[in-house]
Amino acid sequence: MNLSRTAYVVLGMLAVAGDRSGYGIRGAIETSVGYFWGESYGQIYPALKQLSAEGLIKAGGKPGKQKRQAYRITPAGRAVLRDWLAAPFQNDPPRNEFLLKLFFGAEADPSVAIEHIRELERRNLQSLRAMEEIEVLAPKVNAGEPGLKYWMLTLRLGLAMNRAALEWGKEALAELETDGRGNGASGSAAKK
Amino acid sequence: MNLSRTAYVVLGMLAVAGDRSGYGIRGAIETSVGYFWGESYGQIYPALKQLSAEGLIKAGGKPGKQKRQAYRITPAGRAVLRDWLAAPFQNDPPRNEFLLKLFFGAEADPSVAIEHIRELERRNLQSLRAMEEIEVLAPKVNAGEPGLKYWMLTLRLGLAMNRAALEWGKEALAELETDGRGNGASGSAAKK
DNA sequence: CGTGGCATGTAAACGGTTACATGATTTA
DNA sequence: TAAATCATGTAACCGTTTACATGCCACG
Repeated sequence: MNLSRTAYVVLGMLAVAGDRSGYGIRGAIETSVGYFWGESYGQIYPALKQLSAEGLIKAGGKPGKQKRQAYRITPAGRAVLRDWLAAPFQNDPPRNEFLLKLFFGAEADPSVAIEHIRELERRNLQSLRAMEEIEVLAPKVNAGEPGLKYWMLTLRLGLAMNRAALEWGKEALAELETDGRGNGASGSAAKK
Repeated sequence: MNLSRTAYVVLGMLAVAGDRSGYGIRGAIETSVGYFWGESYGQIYPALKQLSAEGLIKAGGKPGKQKRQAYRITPAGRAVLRDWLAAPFQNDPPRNEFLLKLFFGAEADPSVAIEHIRELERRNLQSLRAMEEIEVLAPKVNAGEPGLKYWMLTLRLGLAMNRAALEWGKEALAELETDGRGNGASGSAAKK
């Protein structure tokens, strides 16, 4: 009867965001924890089934009906969620393809690394804008929510990391671009 | 004939770190890109086999011998590596269990979130120390290496992220701890 | 010579994404 | 009522970790 992490996320979402269907849970995940956690339907629906079987959530409303079957967390579910929250968190395996390609940068033309960094800056800037918007909206939309304090904390870590990465990118570009002027070093001719 | 990302990492390591065995490749990955990429033997050995079959690397030395069979990247292998480096990098799916638990913080006793943040600070401080050591050692050990410039760039992004996270942690703790003095809000009694 | 660690490899299990199938509801 | 979209679900596939099996070598 081991629960997957997906199951815990589902449990958590039902706890903090109220009764929802599988579809609704997916949406809630994307718009709230989306920048540090993801789940697909292929995970969520089986998890709902299991949680139901364990009595940690229960389906509400019209049973025979095929339409937005909403689930509610049970007291037993809340207890299981609390236990999981108190357990030590695990460091997820690091996987950053950008850094990997940058690390091997000397194997390609210098322009390759530069372009990757520019692309990273673009993506970071975009998600920074999105987070900044949420930063001003969330307190208004969720005024009074007991979870707000924690939601803002996660958001602020995201903002801090994003800004740090953006800052790094500026310096990195400056370094690589001035390098390029002096010499065309360490490159290899394009082949394609 | 599609190559997995593992295969590219192997290729890259053979390119920048010289001839190595599967065991040696694993070690090189851990000590160089370990903080943003990981591979297990269960991935590496099959990848070596495939790369060999494709002619992108070739086994050197005593063939029948069962001992540290080292591989070398071929010119074809370098070409494939270059092409991969030039292709757009993908954003890896985000998975941060710490942030997830923090997000659900209101469902548990306030001390839970505080303890998690303290633990995060500990881990971050430790990896910061390690990176700072590498920062001073790497230029001496790898003087003259064409890749050094890029290695230092990845390292500096790691340092920047780490410091930003550490800074965030201090503020987050200050916020949560002063909160705790005023009221024991939003908690739920321990049950276990 | 035997024990422990180095090194290679494989099989099973797991977690996760993707693609597909299908029904229900909305809208034009 | 046709088309588009919402919603649920399943099966196949892929990447990855884990556990296990095994042989080689160095050292006592």
